Amino acid sequence: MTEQPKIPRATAKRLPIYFRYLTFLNDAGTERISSSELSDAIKFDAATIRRDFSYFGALGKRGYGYDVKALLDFFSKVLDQDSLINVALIGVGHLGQALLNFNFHQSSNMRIAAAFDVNPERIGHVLSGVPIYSMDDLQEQIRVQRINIAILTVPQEVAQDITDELIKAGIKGILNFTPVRVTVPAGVRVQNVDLTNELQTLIYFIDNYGSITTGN
Amino acid sequence: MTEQPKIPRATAKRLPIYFRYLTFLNDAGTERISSSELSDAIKFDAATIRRDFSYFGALGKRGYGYDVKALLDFFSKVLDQDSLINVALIGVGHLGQALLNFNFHQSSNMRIAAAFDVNPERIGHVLSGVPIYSMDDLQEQIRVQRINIAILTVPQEVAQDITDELIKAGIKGILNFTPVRVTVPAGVRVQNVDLTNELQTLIYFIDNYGSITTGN
DNA sequence: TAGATTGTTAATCGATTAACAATC
DNA sequence: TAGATTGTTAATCGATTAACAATC
Repeated sequence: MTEQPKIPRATAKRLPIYFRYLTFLNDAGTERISSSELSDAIKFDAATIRRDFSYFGALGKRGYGYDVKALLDFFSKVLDQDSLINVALIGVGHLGQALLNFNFHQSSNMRIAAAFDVNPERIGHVLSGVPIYSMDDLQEQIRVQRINIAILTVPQEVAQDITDELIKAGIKGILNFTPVRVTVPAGVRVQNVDLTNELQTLIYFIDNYGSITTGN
Repeated sequence: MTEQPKIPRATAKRLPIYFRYLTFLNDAGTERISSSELSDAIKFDAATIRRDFSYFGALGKRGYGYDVKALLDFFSKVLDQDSLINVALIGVGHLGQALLNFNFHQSSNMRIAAAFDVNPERIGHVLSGVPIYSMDDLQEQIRVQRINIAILTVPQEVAQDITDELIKAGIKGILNFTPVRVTVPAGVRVQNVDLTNELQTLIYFIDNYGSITTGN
């Protein structure tokens, strides 16, 4: 629902990182920054950074660099930081509870507005300021609260079934912490966060490559 | 420390996913599988899967597919599943505790063998079977237990300092849950898991692209 | 042999980066 | 003007995928 025609995926993935570091710089009172200084801090090639920015137009000044405040304001708009995005958490186990506590809202425009679980002992309580509903209320709450993003931290056995329910409720994006590669219709986006996988890949790289800094 | 000359990074990242699904198939008693069936389950293109496998040699039979057990055994060796890998957890906050509870060991050859924290109330206790040490014991424990992978779940303010300590202790791989892009010397690999970032990217894609399944 | 599916070639696509003219 | 750094061109690199001959 924002501007610009087509930003490459790789660039889009870096936007939140630019945004966060610019916020940090601005808070610290830094007024200007060059692509090479940015490169040192966030570890992307300076040319990649300039190329990324240039997809949005000419944001810098030659011979000077970028104005931190102006750039921050710009990316703030690109990432729609003015509106608050409500997110649902599905499954309040250990990981779910840690995420409830995570406070996304402090460093972004997102917050977990509702959590769902099947355990009667949890339902009805409020954890880290978030009400925990029964899975039976999923459809209704998601519609009422106009949520279209869900974080999935349920046992893998029920991952696909619950995903189907989420789709039915109108969810458009799922941050999937289960190891199951869930099936979703076109128009729904799944982002997998597979912790076992990350660790295993890390180990494989260390054992088989010289390995340098990288990652995400 | 294993075989094969140079597997592309993209392929290496998929290996744990192949391994896990083959384990699942084998447990279910499935004896053979084709690349297109695999493709349906784990959502990688069938040609990509065949290409990935072929880096390791001719593992399949034309006109038949792949023998599940043989393939599983093979990848088990590639991923060195026979040896147990000890991992350290640095920072036993909410997220750290959730990871302690995560039980990587159940679905892989990894386990958290030691946790570290600065909070005196936590030090000396055992959580989910893992002893919690003082940060003062970091160097010693990591050496004694021959750990070379660390999971970093500390406040971002101390992320770089603690990373430096980890390097000094001989850590070669860091799974970094902090938003800080830590600096490490060549030969050390960092894998960033940035939850705020993942969510923000997901939202950006949903708002700006039609969005299809993807992720990781 | 007929049918199926691999392994691989070749084309395509997307992302990164060196290099430098443009210009503040 | 002299110095610095952008924005962009062009080359390179890496990953994906269609297509099909090889072969079980």
